[in-house]
Amino acid sequence: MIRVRFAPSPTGDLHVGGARTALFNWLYARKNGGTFILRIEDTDGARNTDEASAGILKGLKWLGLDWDEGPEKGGDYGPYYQSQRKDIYDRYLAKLEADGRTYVEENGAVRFKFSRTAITVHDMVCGDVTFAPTEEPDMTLRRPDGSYIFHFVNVVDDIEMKMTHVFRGEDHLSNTWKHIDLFNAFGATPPTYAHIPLILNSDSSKMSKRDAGSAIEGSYMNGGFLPDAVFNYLCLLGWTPRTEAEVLDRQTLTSLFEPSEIHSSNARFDMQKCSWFNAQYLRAQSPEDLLVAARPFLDRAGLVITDEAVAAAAVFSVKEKVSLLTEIPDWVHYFFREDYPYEADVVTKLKAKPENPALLQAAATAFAAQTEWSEASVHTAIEEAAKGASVKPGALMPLLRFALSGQSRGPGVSTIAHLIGKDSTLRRIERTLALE
RNA sequence: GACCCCUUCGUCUAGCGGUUAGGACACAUCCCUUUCACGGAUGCGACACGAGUUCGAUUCUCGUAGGGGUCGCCA
Repeated sequence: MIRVRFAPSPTGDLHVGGARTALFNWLYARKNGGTFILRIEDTDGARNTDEASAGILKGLKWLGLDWDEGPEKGGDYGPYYQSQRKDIYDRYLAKLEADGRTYVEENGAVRFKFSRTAITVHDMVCGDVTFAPTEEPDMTLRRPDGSYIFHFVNVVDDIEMKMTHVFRGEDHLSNTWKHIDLFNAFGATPPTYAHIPLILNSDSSKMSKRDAGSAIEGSYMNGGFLPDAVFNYLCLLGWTPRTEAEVLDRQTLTSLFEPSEIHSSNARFDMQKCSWFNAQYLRAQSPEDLLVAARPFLDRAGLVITDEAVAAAAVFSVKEKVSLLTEIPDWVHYFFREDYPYEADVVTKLKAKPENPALLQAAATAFAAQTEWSEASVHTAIEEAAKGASVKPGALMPLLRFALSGQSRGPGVSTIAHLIGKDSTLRRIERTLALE
């Protein structure tokens, strides 16, 4: 039975690097029918653990990385907060003391006597990496105040929670020999490791909390991304599935996942490509799903939805014009109100030709005569109006678009007119003709 | 400083001794088109360097350079 875990320290917001580490663990568990455990490493935390870990949980849930054991879920190997496992650590430390593998400093800190033998890490990504007998000072396991150090609790919990595999960032590779030394001291078998490449900024500097794209909630949830798109992009940062396609759903990604194919070189984060993935997923949404996804952003822009169906159709009509949900309000605001602003340069164009008002008026007359109001009938009316005025429909379209939306770009004119309705269409033309 | 990992277009990457070095993002041009987009087509653009091994190296070995990481009573 495969057991993997994601063991973040609670920082408040899930970091992309952490998210992808969680992702690979999750993928491996799901592919093999294993168990994915979430363990919060809050040994340091005298500071509001629940608050801080809530951000991590939120990010994981958003990405759809559900855990089988852990906070809010329970399990047979809990508690899953390290701050609540002190007795277990005390017990393990006692074993080491009994074996003479520790000694106490003058101030009370407890150190582990390294075996000082060559230690080889068998890694699914990096292969066998051998570390020569160390010359580093012995490692501290417990601070004078009785709290424990990461390396110790990490190993103890991996033993206690029966972890079989560990996917973690490559920044841990250099310390893995210490962990193995500890496993050996406990007479336990180390898990199989897979040290995954780091995610770097576009300038190849280390990505920190402040950098664009680093925080799941701050950059993606609030940035207008769809979870599936981020999931997909993150998978491909450091791993290439054996398929031609890049846009792949969770199920496909899961079935294709192969740890030995994870790259061993770091990858730079590319927001443009991540956005491109988002655009792909946006376009695949149904009108209803798209509205659900876009709703928070419409709300934030102060747009009031009175008709769900129209709102869904409106949002759907601009789906291939944007790559982020955050861009949607700017493209659809006029569907939800009639006091929309007019783009300045288009006002100029409208006034440039003296015949424009007459053309708009002709269209209004044609619209008014319609008894039926569909995209097709709107289109027919426009063609008739154009014909009557001896111009091409193409000459009328930009004027109408501007009148109905105040913008020079957007969905098809008949789509707009149809969605806002006949009455509103006529009012909007009137309002535009009254512009001075 | 010591140790560890890494090195193909600007970016993500395919390649696993013999290829016109392929794809995706981005960029450029064209087509489509009532706008903006989408879509389609084309183009631009890379094997870090130096030695080996070999009939032949992007591919294997070593070295150099560069990048990243680790050496905490942080995680």
